Amino acid sequence: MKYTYSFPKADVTVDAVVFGLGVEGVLSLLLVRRGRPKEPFFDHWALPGGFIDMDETLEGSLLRELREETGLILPYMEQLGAFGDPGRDPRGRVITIAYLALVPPAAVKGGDDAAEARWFPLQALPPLAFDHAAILEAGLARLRAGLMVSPIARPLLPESFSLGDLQRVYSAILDQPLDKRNFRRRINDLVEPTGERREGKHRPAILYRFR
Amino acid sequence: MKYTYSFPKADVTVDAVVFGLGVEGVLSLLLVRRGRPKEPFFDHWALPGGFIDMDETLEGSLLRELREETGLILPYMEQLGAFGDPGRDPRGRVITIAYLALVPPAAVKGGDDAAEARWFPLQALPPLAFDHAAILEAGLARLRAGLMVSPIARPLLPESFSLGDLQRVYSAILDQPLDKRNFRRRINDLVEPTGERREGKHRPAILYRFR
DNA sequence: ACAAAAGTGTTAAGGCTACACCCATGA
DNA sequence: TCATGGGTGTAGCCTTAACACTTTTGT
Repeated sequence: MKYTYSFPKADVTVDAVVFGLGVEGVLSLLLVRRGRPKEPFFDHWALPGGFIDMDETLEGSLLRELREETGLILPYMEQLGAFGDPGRDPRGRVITIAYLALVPPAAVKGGDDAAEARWFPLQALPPLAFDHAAILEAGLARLRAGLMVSPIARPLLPESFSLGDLQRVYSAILDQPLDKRNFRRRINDLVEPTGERREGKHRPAILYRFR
Repeated sequence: MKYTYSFPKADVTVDAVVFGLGVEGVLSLLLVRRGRPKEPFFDHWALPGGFIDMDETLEGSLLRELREETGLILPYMEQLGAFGDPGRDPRGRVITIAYLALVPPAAVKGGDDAAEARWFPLQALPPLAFDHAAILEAGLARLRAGLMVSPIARPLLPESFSLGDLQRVYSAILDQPLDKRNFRRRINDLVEPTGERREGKHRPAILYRFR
């Protein structure tokens, strides 16, 4: 089947900045290796994503692409915006709609088997293909901006967690130390106790969930 | 010239929520009338915009479309995001990248001659084509969110203005009354006096500009 | 008993809101 | 002198940031 138009058309893709918490709670980014020798950035790492289908929503396209490329199901996504400079893709005009997506720890553990998709700690990223570094910046900024004002971290965390866990996550994402007492006051409105406690080596922690 | 692809491609457009201040400082939206009888929403009003060219940035496309459709030059624009639900355009898959744009009062006065482009007070809008009402909402929300924290209103206003002028503008945009003294304190960091005063019927007002 | 993480209060400073009166000018 | 919009200060409240010690548990 051929499709013929009287004007050239741009390609439209969706790409996602997918964050997850890996071992030790390090903030990690999901990347896919570009495996087609003839294509630009062969063997480089890139944000997962791909071309949209004609009858899908943008979000639907992203869900499908991530399932195909990485096996992941995205429980949360929000649009970051469109990146469309001519020249951002050497193959021609490709406009991408970028998303921020967050997945729970279980998804990060499971995703490690595919050789084409890997989690990288944010502090140890390989060079990224295309303008994906700029998209990543936008995603990280969005995540940081939402942390203290909305329960955006919910999809990153397990169902229940201690406030110590939560502070470590926030601290890692913001890349700065946080005062324990002030932190607990600030996120107080975002969480509620589950009634459970976590037994461990030391004093048991009260467990919380996002409201 | 024909362009043939092995997959169907979406069209990409840019659209702008263009705000300006009309007579009496009413917040107004620039709309264009859809004039092609065979096209959807014929005779309806729509956000200005159009198809991108292959070698332009998205912002460049928007500037060109607005020049062509309305004669306006946009001194300020920021991206709102992509709107791409299948079905948002009856003709087929059309993904639009929406922008918020702001123009100075002089542009609002001048733009009134073209029958195809008109300024409408925000309180008296006609029904909008496509999903443009949703895009408008996003634009208005963005403008409101920026008012108190950034000098985003700068491109809406003339070079210099009194604090009374400014308060009326803010009050119109936020659609709520503002306390005079608190308002002046809050925007104090965003403006600086020009050294001029405006003579008028009453006590002359000190004139300010955005920093 | 000790090591390790959990949990908790207070103070000072700055920002926000509500509120009412005097000022400068032209007519 | 009056009408009109321009201009100003303060008190109460809330939020934020800085800061150190006690508690609970397992070993």
